Amino acid sequence: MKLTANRIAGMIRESGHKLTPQRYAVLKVIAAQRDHLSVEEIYKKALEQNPRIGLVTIYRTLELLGKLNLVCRIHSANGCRDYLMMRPSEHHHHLICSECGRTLDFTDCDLTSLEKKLSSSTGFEIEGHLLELYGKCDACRKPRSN
Amino acid sequence: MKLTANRIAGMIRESGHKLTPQRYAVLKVIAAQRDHLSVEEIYKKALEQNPRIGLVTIYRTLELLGKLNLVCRIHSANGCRDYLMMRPSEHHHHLICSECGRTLDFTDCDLTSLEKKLSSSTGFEIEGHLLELYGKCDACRKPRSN
DNA sequence: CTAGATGCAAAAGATTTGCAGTTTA
DNA sequence: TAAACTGCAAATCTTTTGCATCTAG
Repeated sequence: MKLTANRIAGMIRESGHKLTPQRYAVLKVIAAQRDHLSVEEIYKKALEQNPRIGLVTIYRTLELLGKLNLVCRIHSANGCRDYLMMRPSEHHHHLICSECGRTLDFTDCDLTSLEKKLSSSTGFEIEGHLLELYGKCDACRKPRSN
Repeated sequence: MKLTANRIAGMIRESGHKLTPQRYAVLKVIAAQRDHLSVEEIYKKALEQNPRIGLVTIYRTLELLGKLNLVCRIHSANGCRDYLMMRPSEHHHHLICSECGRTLDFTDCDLTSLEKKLSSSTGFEIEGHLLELYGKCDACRKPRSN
């Protein structure tokens, strides 16, 4: 299921927080975007929606959305400081196009046999994992005609 | 195989770079440490080895070691800004204790069936992945007697 | 009406850069 | 000796904080 700005707005209210025009602007930006965005990019797009929004509010809104598990960071070899995107479900991973940055989610990861093997060889009790795959997406694989 | 400071020193020379006392101090610090370190921690420990080293040199040395694939960042839910550690082989992953921060490497990951499945369902041509596991290490699982 | 949100400006960190002096190979 | 390296100070960037004001519910 796709999370729309309105749906998220409802979740914010339910969680006991206020829905301000600034927050709604940020929601619209993130919900409209399939791919990841940096804080700065979110700020610029939110400004178009609402010229009276400050960068600080972007940070605070992202922090709130993070707590509500509605947003998350994207990790990659290049960096991990500022990219974020909507999270459609609790446990999921990313498939990131190294060419254009397009990002898909997937939830379907079975690491139990690997985890079991490592657990017995190292004595670790494994609790979770972070998995991100890189590659070229459909569109970027096809040669362009320019 | 464990990378010693001397071995790394040789690799730096081979790559056409100079081996300065400052660089050697950083190497000793990182090679001596099993676990990850922040830039600041590396700086403090390197200062003990060589009081005439600057923080800037730490950054520059880490950049060089990164290019030579001798050092890499550790990603985790908490953050990924500054942790680094020696990389014993080209392709590997981390197993991180969420309690004490101890980090183990492992190379043994078979994601081919997952990758094949995703590849056909999304059209991505998958090139690589980032995988980090979290858990409690052996020592931290045992109750302490304090 | 009031707890929670906002914007601004300033503070706090993290990382990079310019540059003159130093050092390794 | 020359190219590479270093430290310092200053510049940049990113993120956080203090505070007076505003507003959603």
